[in-house]
Amino acid sequence: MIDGFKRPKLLLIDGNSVLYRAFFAVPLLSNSQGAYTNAVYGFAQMILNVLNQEKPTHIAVAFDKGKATFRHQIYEAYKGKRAKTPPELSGQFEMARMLLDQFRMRYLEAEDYEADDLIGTLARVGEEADFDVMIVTGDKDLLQLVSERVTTCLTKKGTTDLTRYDPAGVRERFSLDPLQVIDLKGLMGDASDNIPGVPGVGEKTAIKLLDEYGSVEAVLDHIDEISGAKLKERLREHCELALLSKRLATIERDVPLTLTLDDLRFAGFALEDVTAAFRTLEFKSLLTRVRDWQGILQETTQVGGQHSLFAGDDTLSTDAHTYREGGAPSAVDERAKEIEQIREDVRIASLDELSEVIASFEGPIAILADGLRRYHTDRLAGVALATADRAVYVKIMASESSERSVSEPPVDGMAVDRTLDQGGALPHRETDDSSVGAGALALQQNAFARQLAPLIELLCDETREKIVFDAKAWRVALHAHGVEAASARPFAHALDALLGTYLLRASEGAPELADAILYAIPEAPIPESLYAAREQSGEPYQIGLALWAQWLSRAREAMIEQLKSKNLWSLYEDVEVPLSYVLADMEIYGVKIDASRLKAIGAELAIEIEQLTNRIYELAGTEFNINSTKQLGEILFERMGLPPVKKTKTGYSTSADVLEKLAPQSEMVTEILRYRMLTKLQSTYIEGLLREIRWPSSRIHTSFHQAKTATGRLSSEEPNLQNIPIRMEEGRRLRHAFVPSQDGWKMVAADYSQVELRIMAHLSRDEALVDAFMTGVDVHTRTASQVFDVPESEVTSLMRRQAKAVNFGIIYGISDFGLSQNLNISRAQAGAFIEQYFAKFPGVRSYMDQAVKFAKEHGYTETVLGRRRDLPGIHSRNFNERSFAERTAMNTPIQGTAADMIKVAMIRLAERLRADGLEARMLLQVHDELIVECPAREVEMVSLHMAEAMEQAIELSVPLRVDLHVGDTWYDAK
DNA sequence: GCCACCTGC
DNA sequence: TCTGGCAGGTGGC
Repeated sequence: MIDGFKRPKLLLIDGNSVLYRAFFAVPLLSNSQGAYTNAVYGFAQMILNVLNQEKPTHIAVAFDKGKATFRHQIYEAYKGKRAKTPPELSGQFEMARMLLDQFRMRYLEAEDYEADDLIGTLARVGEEADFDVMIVTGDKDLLQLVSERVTTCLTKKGTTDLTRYDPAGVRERFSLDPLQVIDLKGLMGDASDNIPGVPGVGEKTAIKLLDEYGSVEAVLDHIDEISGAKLKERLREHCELALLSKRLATIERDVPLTLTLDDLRFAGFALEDVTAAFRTLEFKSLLTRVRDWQGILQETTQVGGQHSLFAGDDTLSTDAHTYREGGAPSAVDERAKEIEQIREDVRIASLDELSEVIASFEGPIAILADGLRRYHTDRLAGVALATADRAVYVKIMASESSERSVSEPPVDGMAVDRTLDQGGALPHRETDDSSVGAGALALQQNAFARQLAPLIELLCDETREKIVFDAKAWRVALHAHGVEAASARPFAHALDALLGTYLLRASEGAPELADAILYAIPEAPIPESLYAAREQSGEPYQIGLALWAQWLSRAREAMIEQLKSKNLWSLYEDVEVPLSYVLADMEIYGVKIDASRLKAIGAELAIEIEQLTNRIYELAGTEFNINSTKQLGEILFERMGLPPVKKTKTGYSTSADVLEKLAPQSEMVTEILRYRMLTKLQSTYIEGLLREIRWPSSRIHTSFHQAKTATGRLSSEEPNLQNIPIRMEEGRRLRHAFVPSQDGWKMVAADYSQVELRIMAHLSRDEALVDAFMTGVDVHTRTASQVFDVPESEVTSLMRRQAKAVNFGIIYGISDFGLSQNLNISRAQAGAFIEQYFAKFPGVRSYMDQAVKFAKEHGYTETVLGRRRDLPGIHSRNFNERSFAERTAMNTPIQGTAADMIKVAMIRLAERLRADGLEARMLLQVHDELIVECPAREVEMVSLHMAEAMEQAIELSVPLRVDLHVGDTWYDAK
């Protein structure tokens, strides 16, 4: 890769051909249900191999439609002699499609065309868009498509061995140019397809003729020159047949398509989807193989938590089922009845009607997605659309959608793939329903992108007032469905009720849809009918969702008013909404993981864990479950008689701080501490992260929650990439597995230095603290010097460590008890430290007092950017509750302002990276740190941007400092 | 589904 | 009175 640009690779699989080959190559297997699976097995094997070796970025699998094609119109006997599909095979086509669904690969077939023609067309389109194209088939005909950019791989014997043909390969094997393969067939025919050819002309004669003249037409033009009277005669007599045969053998490369290359984007599959499919098919060896790839060390056992494509419905129906089993409480029946009554008010429409449904609405419209609980992978099941007076649910997963061809004109708001901008647009033709079959393409899977076009257009239409709930989920999910919005900021003009409600009530955690509605319209009848609908599956749920959308549409004005009246509008519009775009991009892009590195560390850990386990059993004199705190407590405090330092509600505490106190007395306790550390790494980080890697991209895509924490921070889940170990070297090593996604790229990490203390200095205006930051001394050393009343040069490392704990304690609203626990010193000693601190930093004490006073007066606390957190407990008569609220009043402005600051920095950084046309991509945010990957040549520029965006994010009365680190892995960026 | 525990900032 | 803020994931029960 000279220029660092990786050309996208389009993989085209000839589904019918490969399944046929596999059927005859693999012994006839059947699963325990008696269904034959051998062809699907071979097919799956081939897919795994090709993914592994080729790493395609785009994939399509083409199938024959099994009916008459245009070839039958020109030659009735076409494929006339072909044997019927064996019954043992025919059932496997559907299985193969199901498997492709799980792989999240697009497959397609067309009314009037064979799989060959679809492949021919897509290969041309791919080639024109400067893709590398690879075709997998068992059919030599497809060799005619081979070119500089297109290779054709023929299955050998089995299905796993592929012979790859480039132009030179074709010439070597057949002494022909790829395109002459057609002429070859024109002359010699093809018995299997019942293509006649010229009687008496076989491969050798045909090749000789083509060698000399080049094509069928040229041969016929020069019949007179041909030696051999018999051959001459035959060619004369059958020249029509030769031309017809050539035509039959010619792959059509202009099939009208309604999809774009972008629709074929392959982003990898979810391990659990594919393993579930393999489990159903009982492909045990493939199960092991696909797990090995991902480095899964142990079998995933969470069957109950298994993820379904229809996650929403699935969960709901399971619940409903449990209800019925549990004796069907009559409340549920009554709610069902209630739903029945409101059913008339809601229309359920099919996807075909989407455009017309959208057109029928006027005024502010609410748009709700159904089925996006895990939006990286879930399929959009439907969408609810509503205005104040009307509600419609449009089904998207309806099975009938695949039966009909759909063709929509291109939509302005819809994006065209980057590659298509370069001239690779797919042929496009409007087709009305009466002419279905006249060449329109029926997309089996990614009808979505095209069919959703009216919805995307609506979402991107700046002239339409809208309200949605979690626009980021929409963006990530639409991307996964192969839809990109062309507008840089689609949804920007749509009110995002998730973010709006969060700003209004951050203290209560992530708002649900009902919270958003109820906060704006307290009298909305959510508790009865709408919650009831949610407990049902299928249609009742759809009706419920549509009614929620209706209420949400009515909530729009009120929510905007409330945001404005609380001065939250700017935070909403200038921070949270722009940030949601940045986060969506980060989530979609993901971070590359070196799975083998992770596995290698896991293997080392496994060995030591095994040794530790045995040693612990030996020291305990018995085997027990070390992971069970109950059993461990009994061993330590009863059997071995160690002093129980602390108790929990349920028994002895065995937490690390307790064990650390006991360690000097007992070798076993030391071993247990190490065991705990290593098993934590193994289960949470090695196994947990491996489970989350997507194949074959080898990336992890986390979800950042933007509307969850009480302070305004982000959180990260599935997996959490904000708590990857760093303190202990054993855990820190894991960061070696976080690598740049391209060769020659670097990881750049930038973290704020002492950001919370700087914010405290700003808020308190404490002279000594401000001075410490203005002069750039080490703040913990300065604190130690003050608290312990010694010159800075005489501060010992112990004093600095203790001062650091005091600093953190102050931020969190410390007590002498807490500090004493933390530093393992007496309470009196801790109390003296705190007193001394406040004596030396009096501004800090007065800030703390003022923060509590503000909270008591207003009932909430706020950050520099006006982010609010309600503190109802501030007036509580319960000491604990009140104290907690007071500590929160002191801490939240600090932690929350730090959150505001890095959010602004992220938005600015994203803008600058884009404005400068840099390839650098933001990968992660870890509260006070940003991690970016970029080509080595961009490191300097990116570092400057990061430092500047972060340091200038919010102007404080003390300077902000950012530390920058560059490395080949996250570990090295330290 | 809660608890205890451990990881991060 | 009973003890420092904010998170997410795992395993046991």
